[in-house]
Amino acid sequence: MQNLESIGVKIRNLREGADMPLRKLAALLDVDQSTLSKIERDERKPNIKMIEEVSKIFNVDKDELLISFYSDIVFYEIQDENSFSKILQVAEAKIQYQRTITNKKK
Amino acid sequence: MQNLESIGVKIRNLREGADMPLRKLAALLDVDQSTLSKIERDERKPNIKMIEEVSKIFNVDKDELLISFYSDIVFYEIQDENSFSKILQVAEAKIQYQRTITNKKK
DNA sequence: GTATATTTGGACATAATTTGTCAAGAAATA
DNA sequence: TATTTCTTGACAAATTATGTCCAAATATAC
Repeated sequence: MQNLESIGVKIRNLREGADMPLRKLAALLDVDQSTLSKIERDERKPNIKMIEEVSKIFNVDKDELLISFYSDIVFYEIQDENSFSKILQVAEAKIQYQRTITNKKK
Repeated sequence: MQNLESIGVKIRNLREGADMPLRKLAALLDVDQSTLSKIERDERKPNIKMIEEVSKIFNVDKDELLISFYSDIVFYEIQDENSFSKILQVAEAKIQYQRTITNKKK
């Protein structure tokens, strides 16, 4: 089964699971605690560097976090579109097609 | 079979199919011709209003254009990610899940 | 070839969005 | 109640998007 948590909720869960105060994780990630608070409540996005740090600090798979991160972005981009399913299908085909092109080139 | 053209290429094809100069379509869409030129070559994105106008002018399905438009956006967002397929799958599940929530609420 | 029409490119200003910071207030805990 | 933790909103700075102009490049017509 899939994990549908947002990247923010994931980070909060990891942090609370380790009994770490927000303030401390913010320091480790080198951001203001208000920024981290907003990230955990999905008011802001983390950046890739933060995600890498989080994966190291809590020793979790970076890819899993990245999937959560990027799927959030896609989610916000097209959540209100009726044809969301078709959009994703076409997007995937476009990426796959591009890869066939760029592989041929080298 | 799917249509993998970018929204820009789609617009250009429609315009050329109608033998209409870029300058004229730009006027109809109320944008600078250099802006339309960039849109047709995928250097910029059109906005939704332009897409609606294009669908009216050339009498094509608006949804088809919107799918092209949004899949471009998703494409650029995640084209370099190895787990792109998984990302899209999770994004779709998130949208579907959200819809079950919001339907229950009313 | 020259002239004309069409398209492209780049510089620039303005607007919108994102990102980072701070400090005070609210909530939770001791 | 006192202390720690978290949230909120306001603000400035940085980044990105958008719109405009005009000259250069390209294509087409004469």
